[in-house]
Amino acid sequence: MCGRGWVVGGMPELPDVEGFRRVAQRAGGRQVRSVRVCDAQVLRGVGSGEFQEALRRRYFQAPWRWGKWLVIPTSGAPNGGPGTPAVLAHFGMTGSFEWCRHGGDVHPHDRVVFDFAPGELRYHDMRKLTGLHLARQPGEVDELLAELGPDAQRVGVEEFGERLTRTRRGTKAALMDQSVLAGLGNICTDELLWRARVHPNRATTKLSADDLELLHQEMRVMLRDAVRAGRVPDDASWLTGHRDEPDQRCPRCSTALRRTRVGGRGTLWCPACQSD
DNA sequence: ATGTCTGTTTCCTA
DNA sequence: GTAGGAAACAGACA
Repeated sequence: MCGRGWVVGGMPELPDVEGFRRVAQRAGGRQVRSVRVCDAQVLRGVGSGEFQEALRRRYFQAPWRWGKWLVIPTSGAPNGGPGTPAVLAHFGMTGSFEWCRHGGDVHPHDRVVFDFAPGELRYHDMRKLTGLHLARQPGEVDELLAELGPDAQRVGVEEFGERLTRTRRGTKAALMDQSVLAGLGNICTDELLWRARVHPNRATTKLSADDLELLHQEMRVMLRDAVRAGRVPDDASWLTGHRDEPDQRCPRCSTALRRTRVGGRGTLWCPACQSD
């Protein structure tokens, strides 16, 4: 489970972060014995010393997720309820949480290790595009998450439609905007647009009420299935399963898929299924 | 060897 | 308001 030479799984989007939440859950109610900072570069807005001191001897509480962010509150007692300081984790493109036994090999990409009596929780990240934040007061958690829209897994159809059409952009750009909706990344968004048969560049203003309802419904189903798998499945029935194939064909109609760029991101879509 | 590509966030300019 | 680009980062690949 640890010390791997490569990163398993897709880019950390909502389903992956939900998986990391379950990993971090193993430290729930456990006391931090020490914090090892192997690479201080992943600490954001806090230095090594303060980070270590603030968390040492605190008890990790149940982690919760908002979009692609994971929040781990701490308290002064095993079941003291959520409190601060809290750790806020973002996983960028290549981050993960791993639970390891003591004494395992430390991988060069293990950046921060939280030591507990039953094992270690490791923040692992090859590229260091994002990292770990420390919320010293309860208000700081809200501050750090203030710009985020509603979580994609919990948002209702009405708010979903309202927020998406509030902006005049291509649908893909709007879905990926974390301040509109929190949790979808490049892979999930392509998958969703394909399932709902919406062209990535269709203006959100041209989405009908039926389109919005379908997008919301497909988003729920996709996230449910992906969360169950702990990642976006690399399955042939999913568009995502064909991302890296040389001859990319639509799993639904076998049309050759098209690859374009939207907002600087590689975008995969079916010219026959997805209408503008 | 050098350049291109990958996807997330933040910041900048048009 | 929106679009586009760049930087941050490390590695795979041609």
